[in-house]
Amino acid sequence: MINPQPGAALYAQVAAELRKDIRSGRIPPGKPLPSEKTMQQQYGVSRETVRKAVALLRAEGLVAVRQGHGSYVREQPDLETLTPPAGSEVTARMPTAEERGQLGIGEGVPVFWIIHPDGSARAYAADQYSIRMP
Amino acid sequence: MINPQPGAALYAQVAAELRKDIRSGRIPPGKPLPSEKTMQQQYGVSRETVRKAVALLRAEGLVAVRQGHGSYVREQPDLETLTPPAGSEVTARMPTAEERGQLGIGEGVPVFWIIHPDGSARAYAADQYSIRMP
DNA sequence: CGAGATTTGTGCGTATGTATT
DNA sequence: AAATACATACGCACAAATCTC
Repeated sequence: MINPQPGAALYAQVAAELRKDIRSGRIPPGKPLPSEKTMQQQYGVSRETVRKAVALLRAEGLVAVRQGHGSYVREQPDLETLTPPAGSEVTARMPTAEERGQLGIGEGVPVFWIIHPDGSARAYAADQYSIRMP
Repeated sequence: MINPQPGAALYAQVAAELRKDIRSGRIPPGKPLPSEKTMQQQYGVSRETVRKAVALLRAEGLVAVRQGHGSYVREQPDLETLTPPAGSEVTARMPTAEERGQLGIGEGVPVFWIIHPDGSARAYAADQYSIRMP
């Protein structure tokens, strides 16, 4: 049960609890969080408050949700290494709606935006690639 | 007014309208979106639906919200250029809750995580820095 | 194959709090 | 002080996806 602390939103406190459970390994990667109904009872809050808490973790890329199934701690796959050509510029941002659809990018996952010296550019999902400096 | 399309959530359709207005320049960087109340009337939806639409744009880093003030199209500041030392590895991810507080990172803004050859690492807000390949 | 149970998604309503002007 | 605008929290109902029997 959550004892509401002044100055912090209820859902933020629930999110903090869940984050703690994830970081400590009590809920390891690939494993589900409790169901929304269970968390409601566990923390003594409404469903919307639970959902907002989970939404925070989703935006952080910490949790992935499948409708009708559950909310799972995201696993970190091995990253493929990129080394863009000299003179390239690399930025990072959240994907556009189109990029998320086309590249199948999950919530809370940014993209690398690699601009080549010739001006061409491409997006790479940051949960699949890393950049190596030559 | 939104004519609900089957297969797409109402709030996603509202978000698409706003995205279009932003990309077309009809609502330029630094300028506010209509207020929630106005959008409710404009699109004929509930306040929660409007808020969910705006939440999408916030998660995309497209819009920044100030309580009691309004929702503004985010401006893109000039980026400072980094060139990590040879052998460094650069990843990108959403900031942790702590990093967001410490570094003053806004919603929908990822961080570069630069791991130096000696193993030390630091986060850089991706709306303030870019990486240049040597 | 279907039926039902479980779980997350969407949409609306209401009330109150907090920040800014 | 008042008005405006966004934030939090609860409630309800139904939809959609998934799983089990």
